[in-house]
Amino acid sequence: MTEIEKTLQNKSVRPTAMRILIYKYMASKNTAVALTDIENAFDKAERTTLYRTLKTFEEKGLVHQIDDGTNISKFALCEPGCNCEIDQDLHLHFHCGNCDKTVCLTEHKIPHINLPQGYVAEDANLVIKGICDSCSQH
Amino acid sequence: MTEIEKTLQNKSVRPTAMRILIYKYMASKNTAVALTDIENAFDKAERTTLYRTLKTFEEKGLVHQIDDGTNISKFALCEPGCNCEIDQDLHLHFHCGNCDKTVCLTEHKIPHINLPQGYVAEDANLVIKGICDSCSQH
DNA sequence: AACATCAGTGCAACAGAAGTGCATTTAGTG
DNA sequence: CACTAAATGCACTTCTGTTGCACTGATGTT
Repeated sequence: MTEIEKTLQNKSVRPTAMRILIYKYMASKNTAVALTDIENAFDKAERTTLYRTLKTFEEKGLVHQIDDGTNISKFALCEPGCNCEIDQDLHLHFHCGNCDKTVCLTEHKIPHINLPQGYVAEDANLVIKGICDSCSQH
Repeated sequence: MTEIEKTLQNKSVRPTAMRILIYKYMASKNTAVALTDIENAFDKAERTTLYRTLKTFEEKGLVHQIDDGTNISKFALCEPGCNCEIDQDLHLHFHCGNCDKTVCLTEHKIPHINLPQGYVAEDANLVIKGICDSCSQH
């Protein structure tokens, strides 16, 4: 049994062939991926399967969904200690306007915000847009 | 000439009947509105006209676009002193998971973030999700 | 006033992402 | 092996966003 299979099982996700492939693919990228990205990477894959796989991964805490302002949902693997489902580990994301890639800046947490009376915060999403390190070097 | 007509002209937007109606509608709401919201409010309106009107408003700095994580673009009128087009006045937004409304918290600015080397920030988007004041009272 | 010009509007159609329903296959369990 | 439940594949729908083209109405000029 591989590392990936163990990881999936730890989160109560049955390690099917497709799921392992998808997980591997996401692990190989250091950026967040959209459904369409995966679809193009494996041209034999069904969109529905990918869609539901990502949903499952998200429910089980294997990946987190990222909304980077492009109106296209992206996903990134959770770090080993990530507890995004219980409202901790709210790191921020960076979206590069040049290469259109979105990365997790897991070291950078979202600062605490004092909301007006009556407002109850449950989740937060902070996206910085600009030019990423690879693009700014050229 | 009404206040609204003056406001539009100040921003070099010709105050047509439709535009005045749309502006009035947005001013009457204290929440951000989606294209579909306006479409439903005036059932004689064309989606394209609304779409392009909002685009124009945004270009001219009358409204700012908000991405609240629902993957539906929303818009809100800029405050009198708002300079969102030149990357200031980056206030945060609150999205209520109960009533699905999104409001500007113009008093709350996005804190400065120190990015890793090589990353250049140009814009930022911070959305807090939770329960809004009206919903939390019940 | 007649005319030319251009912004604004209406209509139709398209693209892409998200989501659903159902049939079929695959995997785990007794 | 037989049974059950989960996973997958296929077809289809819905919704938002977007563009192209034709038309209209306002603006400015002679």
